[in-house]
Amino acid sequence: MPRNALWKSIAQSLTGDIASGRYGPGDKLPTEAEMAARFGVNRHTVRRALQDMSEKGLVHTRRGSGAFVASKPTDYPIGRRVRFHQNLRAAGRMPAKEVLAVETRSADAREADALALEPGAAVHVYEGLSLADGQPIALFRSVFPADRLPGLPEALRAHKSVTRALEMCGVHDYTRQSTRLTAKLASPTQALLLRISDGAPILRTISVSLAPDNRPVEYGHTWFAGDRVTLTVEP
Amino acid sequence: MPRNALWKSIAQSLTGDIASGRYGPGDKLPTEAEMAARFGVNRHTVRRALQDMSEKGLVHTRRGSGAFVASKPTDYPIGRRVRFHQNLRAAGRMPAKEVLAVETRSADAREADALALEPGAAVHVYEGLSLADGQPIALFRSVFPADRLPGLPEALRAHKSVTRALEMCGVHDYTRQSTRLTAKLASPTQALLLRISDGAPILRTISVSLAPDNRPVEYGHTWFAGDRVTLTVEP
DNA sequence: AGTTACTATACAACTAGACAAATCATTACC
DNA sequence: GGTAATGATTTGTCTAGTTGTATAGTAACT
Repeated sequence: MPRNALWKSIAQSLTGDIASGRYGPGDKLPTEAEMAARFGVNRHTVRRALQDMSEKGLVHTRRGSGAFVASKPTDYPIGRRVRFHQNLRAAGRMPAKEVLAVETRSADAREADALALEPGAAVHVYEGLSLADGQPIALFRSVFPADRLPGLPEALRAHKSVTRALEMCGVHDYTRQSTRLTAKLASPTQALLLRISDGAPILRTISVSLAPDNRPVEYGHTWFAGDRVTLTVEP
Repeated sequence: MPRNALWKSIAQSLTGDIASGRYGPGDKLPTEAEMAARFGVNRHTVRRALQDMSEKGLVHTRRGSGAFVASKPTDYPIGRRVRFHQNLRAAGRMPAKEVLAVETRSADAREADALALEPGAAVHVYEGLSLADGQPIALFRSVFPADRLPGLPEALRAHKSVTRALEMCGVHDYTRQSTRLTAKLASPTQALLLRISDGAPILRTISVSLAPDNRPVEYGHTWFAGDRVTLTVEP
């Protein structure tokens, strides 16, 4: 009975280093070659250990770059009011947003339907990346009706925050009407942006938010890195 | 009881080869398959012979790699001043060091405590293997406060000696404040590095060394191969 | 019949080396 | 100032060889 497997004791040792705080979330581990030398084993044996830890979600490797300690899953509450910055700051983490695109185009069928617009009406589209402590948490795409929010693109470029930008356009509050959830596998592009491995699980939400006058103002898609967040649904 | 057991005569033959100097300490024996062919027996019969020799401490096998001839023990004094090279040269043996890792990371709780640092402060870590006549004697891990010794990693990479490296960083002397001793069993990775069998006894020392200003400069762990060294404690 | 020494085979675990693919840092260039 | 090219580094994958372990079988001796 092989209670002794070299790669297992290596995985155990590395897991201990992470647990004791020697390597914190997001830190880069030494290269496979270095670790192989340190433990006195072949690189493949280290790889076997990393593979195990990767499957358990403890680390995450990127070809050409290295192995990194996975960050602890962030708790992300979903309720009537979803405010990215407030949510994360409440959890004691440093929120940030990276803008990927802000553009205006005509709505497709689903978007028009969700926002109660004529097919082909103009919409503003906001795409970006949400980060916590520098780690990518989620990819999002928000679609807004252009006719009712003329100055939105400029407001978004100025303040990245959706809440702020809407405020500047006269929408002082908004609440979720519906949120739908599905599990997906990351596409190569999504994996790259979220810095997770290709084919890792992703949590996708599709939501519609309403202005105080009960008219839809935002149709949003969000793709969360599955192993970095836990979504909490509040009534 | 057959006094002419096949595996015994094979062990005898191999033992003779070692005694006659045909295979010196550290040399690799032919593969099991080769020897099986040469002696005209099954591989298991050769294995039985090697197993016996391994229990007697004559050889030491490594999976995936081969069987190697073992070597003889060394005496190692421990006092207020512990200087690896001087100790071994005095015993007429050829000292050497193999660097396994030099890295800078954040200290865990014990390391911070021993070096009187804030938890999570940066430390330099030096891991390596001490050899005498090419045979591994001890594994060590030394932890140094990074803020007071900025250039230490480069110095260590240049001259593997701790005494020299500290000197280059302005610490011209250091003495042991404390040394704690325990007996342990070798972990699989330790056994590999020290080239002893898995679960063999190991002598572990934990020490703190002080600079002339009485501040701690080194927090060191050393794991000695139990059957290759005798530690001598001097007042 | 039961034990012992050995054979035969198969597979798991690890080593060794080579090469491909992605990344990163630097340099050169416009 | 950006960007294209380049070279070194690092992870991913593949093939092959070696020791470790397990199971089953055979022959000889008690």
